[in-house]
Amino acid sequence: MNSSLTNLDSRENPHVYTEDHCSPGAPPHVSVPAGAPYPYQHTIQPEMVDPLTLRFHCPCQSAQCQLSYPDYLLDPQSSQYQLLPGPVPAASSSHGSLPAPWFTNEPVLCSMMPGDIHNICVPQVVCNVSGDGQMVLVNPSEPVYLTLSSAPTHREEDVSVVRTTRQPPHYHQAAYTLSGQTSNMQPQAPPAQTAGALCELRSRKPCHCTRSQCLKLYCECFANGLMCSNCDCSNCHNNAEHDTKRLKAIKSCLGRNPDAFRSKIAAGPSGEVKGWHNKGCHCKRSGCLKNYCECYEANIMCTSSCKCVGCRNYYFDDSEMGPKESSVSVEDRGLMVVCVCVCVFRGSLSVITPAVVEAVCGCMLAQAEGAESGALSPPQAERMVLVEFGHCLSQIVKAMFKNNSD
DNA sequence: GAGTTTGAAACT
DNA sequence: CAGTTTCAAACTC
Repeated sequence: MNSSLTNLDSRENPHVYTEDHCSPGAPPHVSVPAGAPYPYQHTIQPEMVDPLTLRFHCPCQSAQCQLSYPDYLLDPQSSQYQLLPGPVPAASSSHGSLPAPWFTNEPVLCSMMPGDIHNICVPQVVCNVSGDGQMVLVNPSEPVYLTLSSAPTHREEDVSVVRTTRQPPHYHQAAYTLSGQTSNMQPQAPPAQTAGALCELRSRKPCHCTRSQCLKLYCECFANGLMCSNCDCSNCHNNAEHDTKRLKAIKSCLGRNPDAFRSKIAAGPSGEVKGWHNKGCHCKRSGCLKNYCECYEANIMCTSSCKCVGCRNYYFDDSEMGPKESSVSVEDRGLMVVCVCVCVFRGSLSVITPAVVEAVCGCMLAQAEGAESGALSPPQAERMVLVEFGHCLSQIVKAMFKNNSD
């Protein structure tokens, strides 16, 4: 597989901005270690970046630099995973279900070594802060400092992780895509101390599968896009010795659900892991207050996407933070609005009454508080509130029609 | 550590 | 798409 880190030289890749102005004589607010060799690296924090333009203000106080991604992005259109030069699409992606990683914080497969199957990487943003190949890769949630050699073609050995941080494993899943050729669905496993090793740090909780051969999504290793390693599983086929079968299983999962290996948790602000569950949970008996619940386990609130019964995993009034002793589910809150609406309507009053407004506002406020306590970014908080508002409105409209038909 | 409960995934 | 079965993690004792 043609998948080495290539084309990182700005002369070859015009999308990687070269900042020759990042000189040792940096402005005072830029922290440069004493004696640091030129060129030095600096970190572009997520909040410095305009998500719409993908531009950021360089700490050097000079002209803005264009953000670029490292070259190991997936091309779902391609018959194989391959490295893509150039910038990543902005807020929306034209690549089918593959969103712009910057906005989703979802991991993107990094393709570095052929023939290895099991590593994933989080998307990163690259800013070439020097003219000769020194780069800083920035992930919205966790800056990762990589040093790339300046050779026109970078082998994976050229990438060394200087420092990184770690997130809980639940939020890291592979981004396999169904690419037409099963044999090419190959996440990569660079050796230790590479960007791949960074990925290897994630999700290493051993599984205990006995019947699935670790080739179904029941297996957390498999679901996270990892091969089993030091697990307590039996009859495991989620390993290099069973490549063919494993790839077939991956393809099968993707056939059932193209997003099977994508994170189910939408990211919070600046790549934080808190957010909301994309599909929502379906809990019936746990009240969404045990780790059986995927939302609770991910430390996020249930939302209107959930179809849980007796949910207690939400914030309901401003006097309490945390799950409240109540049997009212998230879904039921919408119904409460309907009840108020219908009652008011049948009372020959206007549909939009103070009571209805109050109920709707209460629902929206609950979402806003949840977003706030979940430290979501303003756009995400806004989205949550708007979704709730839309839900309330639809319920009101339904109630109006129902009332009219009665 | 064995048995039970739970809910997602897989299957029909 | 809904209902059922399978599965492995979470939980209880």
